[in-house]
Amino acid sequence: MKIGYPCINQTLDCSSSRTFRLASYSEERLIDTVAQNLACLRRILEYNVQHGLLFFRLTSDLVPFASHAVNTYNWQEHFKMTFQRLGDYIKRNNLRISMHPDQFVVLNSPNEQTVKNSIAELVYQGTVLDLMGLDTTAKLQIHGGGAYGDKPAAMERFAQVYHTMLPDAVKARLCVENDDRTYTLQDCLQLHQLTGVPIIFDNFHHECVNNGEPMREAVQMAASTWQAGRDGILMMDYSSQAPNERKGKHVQSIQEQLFHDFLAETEGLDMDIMLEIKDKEESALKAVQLAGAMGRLAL
DNA sequence: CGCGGTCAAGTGGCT
DNA sequence: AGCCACTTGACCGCG
Repeated sequence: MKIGYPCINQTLDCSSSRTFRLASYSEERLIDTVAQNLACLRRILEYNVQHGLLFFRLTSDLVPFASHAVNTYNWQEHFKMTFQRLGDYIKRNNLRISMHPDQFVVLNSPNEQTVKNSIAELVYQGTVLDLMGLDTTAKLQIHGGGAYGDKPAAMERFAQVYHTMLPDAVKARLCVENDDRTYTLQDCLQLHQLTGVPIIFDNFHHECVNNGEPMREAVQMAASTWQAGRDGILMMDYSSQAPNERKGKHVQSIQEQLFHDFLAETEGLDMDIMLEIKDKEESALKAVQLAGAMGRLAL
């Protein structure tokens, strides 16, 4: 089991998500920003290794406007060696890596342009992982997309796009996460049936909407969609409800009792856990402590 | 230099 | 009909 957090480190005084407005786009600005982002990413990865945080989500913003028409610069070539060195560091330290294209990536949209943009974004993020030389256990996680009043048809469209439009390099890394209102674990399992994509499990979303599966069974069902060797072990996002807040809001800081309970419930199952909790590495460090004490981090 | 409005992109639920 | 939330900040113009 590896434990980690997404995108941002609040201890370090740098960001790997620096960007700028479209209106101020220039090649010089792009190169400068990417260089700073990758330098910061290196520092974050080193911090993670030093603190036993072996799972990390790379920000979608490493390369600003990477899938936008305005960006015609060959950043892939320009930063080839930098990406490679980052990848070497990741592999040398046995880190697990994911990326999470944001909500604008919708493979089953009825809008053709939206689908095209979505694929371009997936190609960008896949390219980052490819340039790092990471194997296909490094994943791109997306959601099922919209339902548009006819979920079965929307799922068919997802499969159609998957089979006919996605490059193999993206398919090899793609996985689908249950969301908190539209695509339940069951729906995701359907998408798995249709395409073979592994299901990345989100415990908090599952609590928000489900079909009655107890947590342990839900984890096992999702885990069974990960092909050993090709995909690696199950990845999951972990969070819990912010007390006294709107339903679905993530907590500010890990609730250790709840995390303990979750680990107890999944005793004997192996998975890599991404803590989607606002205070980032601070909670992840507590989670590492707790999981270690419960004997879950061994090998 | 700090603040608030706004930023490439989509969808659905809530008010 | 419009706002908010989503893995979310970060930029930029204004005072």
